[in-house]
Amino acid sequence: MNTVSEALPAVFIMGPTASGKTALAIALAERYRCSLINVDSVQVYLRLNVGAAKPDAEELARAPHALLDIREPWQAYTVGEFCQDAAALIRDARTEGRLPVLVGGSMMYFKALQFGMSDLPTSDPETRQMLQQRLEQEGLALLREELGAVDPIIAERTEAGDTQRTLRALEVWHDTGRRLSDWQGTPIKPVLPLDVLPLALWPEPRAVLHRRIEYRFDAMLAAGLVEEVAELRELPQITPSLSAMRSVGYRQVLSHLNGECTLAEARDLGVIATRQLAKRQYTWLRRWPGAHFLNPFDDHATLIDSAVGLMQAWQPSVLHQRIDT
RNA sequence: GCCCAGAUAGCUCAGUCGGUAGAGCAGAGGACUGAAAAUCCUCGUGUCGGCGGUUCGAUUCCGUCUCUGGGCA
Repeated sequence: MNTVSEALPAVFIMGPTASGKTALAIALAERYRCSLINVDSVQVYLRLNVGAAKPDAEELARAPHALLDIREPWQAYTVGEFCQDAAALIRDARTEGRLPVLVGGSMMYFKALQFGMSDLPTSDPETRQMLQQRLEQEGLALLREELGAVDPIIAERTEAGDTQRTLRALEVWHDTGRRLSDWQGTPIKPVLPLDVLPLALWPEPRAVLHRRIEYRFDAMLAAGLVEEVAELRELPQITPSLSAMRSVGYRQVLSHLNGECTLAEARDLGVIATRQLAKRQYTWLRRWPGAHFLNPFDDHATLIDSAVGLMQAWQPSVLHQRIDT
């Protein structure tokens, strides 16, 4: 048996925010025996509901999603954990005779799952906090100098203004005494061999997506986003530096609740941040190896037919998993 | 109706003591190895409101018109 035949099939449904990924995933789950697995770094958090654009109760009743609500907002969740969790779920799906469908917009998660990552040390919250403090006191330039001395390869690879990667590299050095560039030198392999069908939702024209983003943000506000953030803010464990609180929408509303801007300003900034997120996602998708592009603004039935056609061409056996209704 | 201040990039504005102009934001493209909805890099020609005048040369000075604020009636 060669490695290709051992690879487990998995469908990826990728796409920019507000492009209709959930709708397509549910439509597929209603036609085939699927396991839907969430690939969204914010939807993993409990208490982040309205602003995270999680599938609603009715949608979840039609098609359950795994990896939703698995962490408190103050508990970090990382790519590495995602890969482990997703791998386990993909194996489970296999034993249950279901097709794993990974749906979401966290492109780094998809990348790590399909192509793997080096074996890297996980981050220590204390070290990170210490470095954060040093950043505030000493400034980025000084930390960059330090990184240049400690790990010139990483210093060369990252931009001078990139605080996050600078801190990460120093953190790894501090915690392990080994350079991040050494860690990254280890061979990259996926956590499990996959035969991926990469479906990329590519909304066009983009102006229409921008309009949907705006409507959706207003709908979130109407649905109680401000109240949701206000409740989070009351919790003692919640701080603005949590990645959950820095995510699109939450950050801007939190800023408003802290008196830093009006609600109208927070709304506009939230819409802008969402558009910018979508743009970064388009960039990932455009370059995704072997991606099949589908326009979600096409007729719904046409979209599903296209997706199903691609699935049948890829793994004809999905036909056998059809749910007869 | 009169007076004053504006009219410059999609938006907010700076500037040119007369030699055709530049920031922030937006937008676009890109990067992405355990925070990734994060973090970061690159990209700025626009009848300088219209029409006249002065000038070798006007977006800049002058006149006039239009529009927008504000004030006085």
